[in-house]
Amino acid sequence: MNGNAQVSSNQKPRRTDIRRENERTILDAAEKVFAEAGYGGATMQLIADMAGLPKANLHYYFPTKEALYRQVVRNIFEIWLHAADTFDHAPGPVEGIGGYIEAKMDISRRHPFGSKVWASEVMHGAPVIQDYLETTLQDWTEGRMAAIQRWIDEGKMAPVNPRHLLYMLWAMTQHYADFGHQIETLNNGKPLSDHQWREATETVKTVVLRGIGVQT
Amino acid sequence: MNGNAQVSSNQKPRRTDIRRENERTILDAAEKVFAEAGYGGATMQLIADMAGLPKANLHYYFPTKEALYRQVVRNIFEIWLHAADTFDHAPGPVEGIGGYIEAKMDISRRHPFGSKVWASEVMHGAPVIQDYLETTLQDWTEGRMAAIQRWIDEGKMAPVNPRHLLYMLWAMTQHYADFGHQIETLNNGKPLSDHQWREATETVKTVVLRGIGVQT
DNA sequence: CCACAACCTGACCATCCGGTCAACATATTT
DNA sequence: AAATATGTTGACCGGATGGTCAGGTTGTGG
Repeated sequence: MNGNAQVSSNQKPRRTDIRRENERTILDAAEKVFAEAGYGGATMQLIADMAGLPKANLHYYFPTKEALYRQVVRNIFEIWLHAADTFDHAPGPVEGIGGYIEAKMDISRRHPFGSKVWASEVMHGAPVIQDYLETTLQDWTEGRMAAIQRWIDEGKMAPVNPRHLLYMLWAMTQHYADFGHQIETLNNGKPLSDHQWREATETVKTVVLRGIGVQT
Repeated sequence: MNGNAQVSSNQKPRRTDIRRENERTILDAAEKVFAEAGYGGATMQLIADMAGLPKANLHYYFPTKEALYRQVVRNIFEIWLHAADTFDHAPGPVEGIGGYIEAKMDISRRHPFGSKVWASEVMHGAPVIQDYLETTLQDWTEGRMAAIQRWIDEGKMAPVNPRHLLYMLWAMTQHYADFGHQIETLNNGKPLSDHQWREATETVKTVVLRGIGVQT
């Protein structure tokens, strides 16, 4: 909550460190504010307060509000893509899809703000990352679809439309971040406990894996 | 796209009709603008232009931007709740849950803007409809959970955490509205065809129903 | 220790936005 | 047809917001 992101006791803050740390502080604050207020509702003043820096300082590191927002979205996209690593070197759907669900549920828990910013961006027509959707995401999607199709052809899972299966996985896992407030409200206003997160992950995994004809 | 919502050829527009029609025109325009720009990004001028009315006229029917937004969210919530009708008078999960999926997929297709407004509202902490979440939605959720639990107890479906199953259903069905832009982009920029919508619905139904141990 | 570059920030500005209002138009009632 | 209620709208206002800038501070290389 405090903007002071000083990495413990440093007598002399190096020049490069200053830049890196301040950019990080600002980006973290921006991610939170953009997630909670939306792009239009977020103000540079709010982000500055959250970061514990004067507003003018933000404009020193990021020329415009849009540039700052762009960087936030880019960062999230990176995290997003890496969650697929489990998909690739998996022998079958149990490890591949099961692992993917675990990884994405974990991201939903650890990066709820990022997930919301991404959701907002897409819901508003992806004005900033449209090109990424058309290139990187499209390629990524086709790669995973091919992997799923391969498992189907090898008889390792039931024949299910790979594209819509992917959409289902995205939907279910990200839901726990994007609609976290609703879930928390329905949990008597308390955040999900460790146990409840496991329960959620297990339920998703169980239903999906059984749904694609793997494991009972 | 045109704000003229006149219901065909009327010689004399009745007073009551005028009010009703204008409110409808404004609410439709507002729903779209709020969905596409978010609450903070939406401006009364944008909504006015979309509705084809001068801005001051909006304030004649709705005192403030927030009041207008509130009404939009309320309307969506109503539609939302009615989708559960299929749930109630169903003999088992195949009809109950299968029908619910179909109903919600249909809503996602017919009311994509409303779904996005709802998603935005919840993502931003539900500042406007928090009380609804705590009362109406909580009651609704517990009712459906009980129904699911009954089916489990009667051996009509596999034992699955009813709460998380509900969340999964919400997530998957609403995803097709909220992330419609992403899905459209991954469909070569074209909206899903009738056939593709059926395919999506069938895939969700198949995986879920098989996932809860019903039907092959 | 000096000069330069990087960093910091209070004060300021142009623009935009939600909301108001007075004057006017149209329909309904008496 | 006069009086009244309802609907319409251009012009205006106060406040907030993104962004600028001049002048200052702090670290760094020579």
